[in-house]
Amino acid sequence: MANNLADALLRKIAVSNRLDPEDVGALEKLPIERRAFGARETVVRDGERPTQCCLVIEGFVFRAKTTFDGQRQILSLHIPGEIPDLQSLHLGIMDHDLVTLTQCTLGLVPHDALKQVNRVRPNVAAALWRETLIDAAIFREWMVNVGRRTGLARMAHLLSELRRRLEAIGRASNGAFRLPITQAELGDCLAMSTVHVNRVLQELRRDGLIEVERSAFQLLDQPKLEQLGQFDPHYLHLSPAA
Amino acid sequence: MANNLADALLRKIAVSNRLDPEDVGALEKLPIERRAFGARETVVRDGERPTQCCLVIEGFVFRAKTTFDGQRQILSLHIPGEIPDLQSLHLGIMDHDLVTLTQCTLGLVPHDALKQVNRVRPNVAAALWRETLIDAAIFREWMVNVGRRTGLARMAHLLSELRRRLEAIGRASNGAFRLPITQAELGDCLAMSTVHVNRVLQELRRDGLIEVERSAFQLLDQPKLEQLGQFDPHYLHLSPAA
DNA sequence: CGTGGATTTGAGAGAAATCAAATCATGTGG
DNA sequence: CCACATGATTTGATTTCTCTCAAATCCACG
Repeated sequence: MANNLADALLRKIAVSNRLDPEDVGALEKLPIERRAFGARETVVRDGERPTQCCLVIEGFVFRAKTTFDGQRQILSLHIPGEIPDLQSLHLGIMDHDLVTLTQCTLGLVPHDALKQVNRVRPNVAAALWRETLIDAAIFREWMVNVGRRTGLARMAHLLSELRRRLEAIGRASNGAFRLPITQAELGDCLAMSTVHVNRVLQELRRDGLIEVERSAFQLLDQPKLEQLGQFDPHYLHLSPAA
Repeated sequence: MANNLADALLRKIAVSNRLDPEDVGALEKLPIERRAFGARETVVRDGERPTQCCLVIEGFVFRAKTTFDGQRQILSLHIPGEIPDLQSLHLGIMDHDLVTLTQCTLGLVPHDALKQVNRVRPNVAAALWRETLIDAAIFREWMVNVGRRTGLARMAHLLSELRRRLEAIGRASNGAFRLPITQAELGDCLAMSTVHVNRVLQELRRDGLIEVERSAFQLLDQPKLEQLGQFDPHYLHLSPAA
């Protein structure tokens, strides 16, 4: 089953979970509707009650909240294989937006089908539950990032995290990865202004820690960058044994 | 079964979930070991691999991360009926500390027992999963709070949230609730200095929005306070219908 | 080759941190 | 029952990081 729509999902889940062949089979049989999206399209909106979940097959998406006075906080960035709105399976109402960062191929999976798989295959349910718990673990780390680190450390931390997560699914190597994101959007991830993002990136470049060529990020000195960002990957729970 | 150790849990879960009598029965039969803790005791430490979860029966606990340079970010406050480390059921390794805020009665529930209940009663599994998803929803809102609001709004938001959550379990009425927390701890929740917490509280008092008498909080003008904090409770997912 | 978004630069303003010290409780032991 | 120690709150003064405002490049694309 080389080109199943669930392939990205299976690869991603395999990073943090052990699944039986039967579990894999059940996931491969999920009814997934492929849908193409342009960049910066809102997929699901705050306040809506979705009846399906969105699997990222290709591209990047993010979740965000907008305050009454129009400020935006990006809550998470999502890479292929993730289901950014998996929480809608049990929460019903969205408390934030789901937006494409880039052109995307998303896979729409009906809640009913997911609930059915969860009932029949408890291992799958546990794995999906675990994915939402890792999601929450990343929220916690981002809260620390936004609340307790300087602009420079915040950026170093974010880049270190992305490198690790992208490496785990084979989309980064030697500290190089492609991520089409603007400085304004980085600012919304890190709760800082575009101007400050720009200056922080310049400083990281000046110090020989990174290179950025449009959407091509290159982390030059991983140890130093991770140290600067106080980055400890154990919150990512990347190993299934954990 | 008037005084079961699971009572607080059942009451809390009933706020956001519908359970069958059989589900309730299964939860009541959980083996729960009662343990008393003093204030500011670390219950579970970052990096540990717990084999049980902690149910808050009485008192308050919080979760926190400490950065390499010793700064602390409180990630969440927990009230009776909650299981603050429920994520350990599927994540294995702790990525933060669990600490008592006040004297506490906690109920220790073995992972095995919880996993068994989850297998036998899918409704219970769904409810517990949902609890961890609400936990994550609160993280998201706190991220916005810390990242995007002024000190005054941050404090107003936190107090508004606490009022709602405590009301839901019958521990706040007319905006009054007891919460023994220092200004330094409030600062760690809101990512601001103790000095600033003090000044913000003074401003809220001066404006007639709150009164604080030691650990007794009294919110005087709920609508104004919620407006100031840009507080919209839908992220709390308090109604089961959601 | 113009156009609009993204990036970069400069200067000034502001929210909150830090530093330092005083005051206020609370609880303890003599 | 009071002196004293300890922790929490409060106040004042200064510093700093980051934002805001404004304008200049830069760049991809039609």
